[in-house]
Amino acid sequence: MDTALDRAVRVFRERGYHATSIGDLTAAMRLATGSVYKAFRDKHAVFLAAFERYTALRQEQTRSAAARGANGREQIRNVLLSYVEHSQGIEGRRGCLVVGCAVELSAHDAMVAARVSAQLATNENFIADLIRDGQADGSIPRHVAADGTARLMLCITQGMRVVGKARLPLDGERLVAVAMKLLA
Amino acid sequence: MDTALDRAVRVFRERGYHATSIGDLTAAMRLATGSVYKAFRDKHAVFLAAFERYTALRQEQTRSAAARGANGREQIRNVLLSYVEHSQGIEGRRGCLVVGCAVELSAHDAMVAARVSAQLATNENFIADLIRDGQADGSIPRHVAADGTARLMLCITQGMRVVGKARLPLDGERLVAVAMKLLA
DNA sequence: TTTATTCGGGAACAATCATTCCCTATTATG
DNA sequence: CATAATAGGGAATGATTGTTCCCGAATAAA
Repeated sequence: MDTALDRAVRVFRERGYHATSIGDLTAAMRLATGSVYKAFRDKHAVFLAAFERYTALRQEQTRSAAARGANGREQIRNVLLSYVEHSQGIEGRRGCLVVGCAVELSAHDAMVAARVSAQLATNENFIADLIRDGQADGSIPRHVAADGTARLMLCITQGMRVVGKARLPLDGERLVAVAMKLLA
Repeated sequence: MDTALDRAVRVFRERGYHATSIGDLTAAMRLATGSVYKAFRDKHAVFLAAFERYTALRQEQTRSAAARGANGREQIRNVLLSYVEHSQGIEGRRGCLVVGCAVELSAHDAMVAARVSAQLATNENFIADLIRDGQADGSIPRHVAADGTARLMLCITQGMRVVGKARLPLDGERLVAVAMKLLA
């Protein structure tokens, strides 16, 4: 079932919610219509499950990227680089479910909207904590405003996903080098 | 007809392409089904016209915001502030058609994809030019990398629209103050 | 072995969609 | 004045949508 859900995630990322029909879903998940409706109440429930699976996976990827850094500054650098990676190429063209939800569903679907803003808040807090960690370990100056900088970095990461989905090359090293000036 | 198109823009911004039915469109544009199909070949053509109208309007708004600045640095500051304004509140919740297209259509609609990336490139070039202007007038240091910084600022602006659509408050002054460190 | 029970599959259904067709005013043309 | 042409309106249409219902096979229980 989890592997079927992974395939659902992929379809929703590529096509969005409304453009994905039950037919697309059953084809991708390799299940018959009846089987899908036996496992989930309706299309919306499939989507919610896919969304949760996607955010869990992404969160783990981001955190493990951060963990590869020796101090706060390097950890943030790794997080940004990881976002660039995931926003480019095939993975980037597939897109981000969080961004997709924010844009396509957030306005008319309260349940999804709540999860999206919760996820964004989590991401922002994670970055803010890394900044404070960096200030504690001396790799980031004290005068950097953790909250404001974290919010701007949230915009940067979400923006990368939009730009990447539009197929513009991101040039990771250069982009991240510029962004790191925010920690000076 | 232009006022009808303005109303179409609004619906597409709020609901996206696929979630907007011809019924929604005719109701918003205050035209009957037949009239819409007499003016446009199909739904896709309505959308393309709406998209073009939207980008023209936004471009003008952004450029006039820039024009209110006395030098390159202030012009960029005004552009960023203008983006924050438009990404917040009612206008922010309505969303950006360019971001919406990039996320919802870009993958499966070559015509839209081309226009989206052209528009993003235009925005990026505009910022890059402002940076170079600032370097010429002395308000921005020479060592700032115009292209890399412009691309990052493109990510920032598009990211603001995503975050704003998700209803997170942006706190413009603070956010822009942090972003201006990129021009130090 | 026989009988329940579960599980996946797919036809059938009503609703909604984008689109076409035709009708009726209104304006322009002769 | 008569008539051609245009523009707008809305019912009809066929395709597609999400959802439900029921069937058959496989497994568990008796």
